[in-house]
Amino acid sequence: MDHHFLKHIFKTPEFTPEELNSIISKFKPILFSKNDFLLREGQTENHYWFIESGFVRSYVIDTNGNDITTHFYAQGDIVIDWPSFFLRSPTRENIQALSDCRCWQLDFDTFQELFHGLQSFREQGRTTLVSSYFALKNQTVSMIADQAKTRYIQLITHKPHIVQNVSLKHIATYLGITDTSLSRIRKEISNE
Amino acid sequence: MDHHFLKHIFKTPEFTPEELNSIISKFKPILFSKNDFLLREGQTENHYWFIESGFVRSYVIDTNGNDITTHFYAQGDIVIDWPSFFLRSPTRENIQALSDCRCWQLDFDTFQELFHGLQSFREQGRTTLVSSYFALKNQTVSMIADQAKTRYIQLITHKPHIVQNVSLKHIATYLGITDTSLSRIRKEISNE
DNA sequence: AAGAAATCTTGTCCTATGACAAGAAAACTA
DNA sequence: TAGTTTTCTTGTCATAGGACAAGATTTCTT
Repeated sequence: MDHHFLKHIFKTPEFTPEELNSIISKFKPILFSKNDFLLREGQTENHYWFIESGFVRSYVIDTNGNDITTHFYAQGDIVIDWPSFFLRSPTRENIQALSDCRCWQLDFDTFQELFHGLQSFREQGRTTLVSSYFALKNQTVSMIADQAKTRYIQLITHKPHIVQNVSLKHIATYLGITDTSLSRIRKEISNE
Repeated sequence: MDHHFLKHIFKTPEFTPEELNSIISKFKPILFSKNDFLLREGQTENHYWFIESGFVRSYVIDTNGNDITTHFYAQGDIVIDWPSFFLRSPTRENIQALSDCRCWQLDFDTFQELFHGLQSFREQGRTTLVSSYFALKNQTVSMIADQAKTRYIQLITHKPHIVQNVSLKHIATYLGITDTSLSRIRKEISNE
């Protein structure tokens, strides 16, 4: 287990070698094929995953029936619907593999064991959730304060691997615009 | 302590009477006057509060220097900047009393004690954070999917006390529009 | 490789909302 | 209570981005 992928996620010195082994042994490897659903609207999420390779997208269907991308996930990211997983409630989100993926899976009961049993695991879990909250807040403020072009440039800058691997229409809904507008923004940028 | 306000926040059966007393005794009452800052940009938040009475607003200053309301808080709400409090990092937010307020305050170290010491407190804390995340996610999706008018109607419907107690310009930035536009939306609605 | 399907670009026209400015109304303040 | 400041409304004009439709391009299928 020396070069286990999860050692990039759970690191010393926050975790002792014993804690590390105990945590990592609880995760199950799992493969998803392109277009597989990790979660579908109406289900209650009973697992979460860390991505070792591949790309994943989550989206909701809005009141007008439009598909709106809420998040992209790539290597090292945690794939989880926080509210569904922790409030044990049906989700509004769909989570789908955009490519073949190799993931590591943990179920709710095992999570609870680790969370209540290990202070270090608890602290890391809290930190991960709070970081997601922070990112979401920034996204919301950017949606209010910035123009679509600015948001797109920030996405290219901070997550180039997403822009390179995901279709234009999904990126567009993530940015809160239509595919048509994003296409025009791209053109504008390439003309600069 | 029989009619203590915090008993509306921490309730049986999730908490035993002993846990309740132990938790509640850790909170300190504190008063804020209108316009007082609970937190200012650049500071690291070392407390959080539950509001017994009054109204509070949080806002950020965006890249163009505009004041953007990120949240309104009223009776029973928890006032906290999650990332600053848990990541122990300087905040981007300003949190200011919109009226005189009576609050109950807990500091970070005491929080940690309770969090790691009491499973029930831990579960409730996690639930509160996840619920905030959920609300923020809905707000973000609404910002993409819905027109400003729809967002305003939802705010009136779900939080009438906010609309009745907060100035138009703050509500406008919260909805992601200008005060001018919100004034027109109001007129439109009253003409229906 | 040929056809079908999905994706991306481009054109035309339209609408929600912004920018700015000037009053009106309400809320402070001395 | 008069004066000042802040808040809210309304008008005019401008613009980012949407709606719809037609091609062009790329990607899947068989």
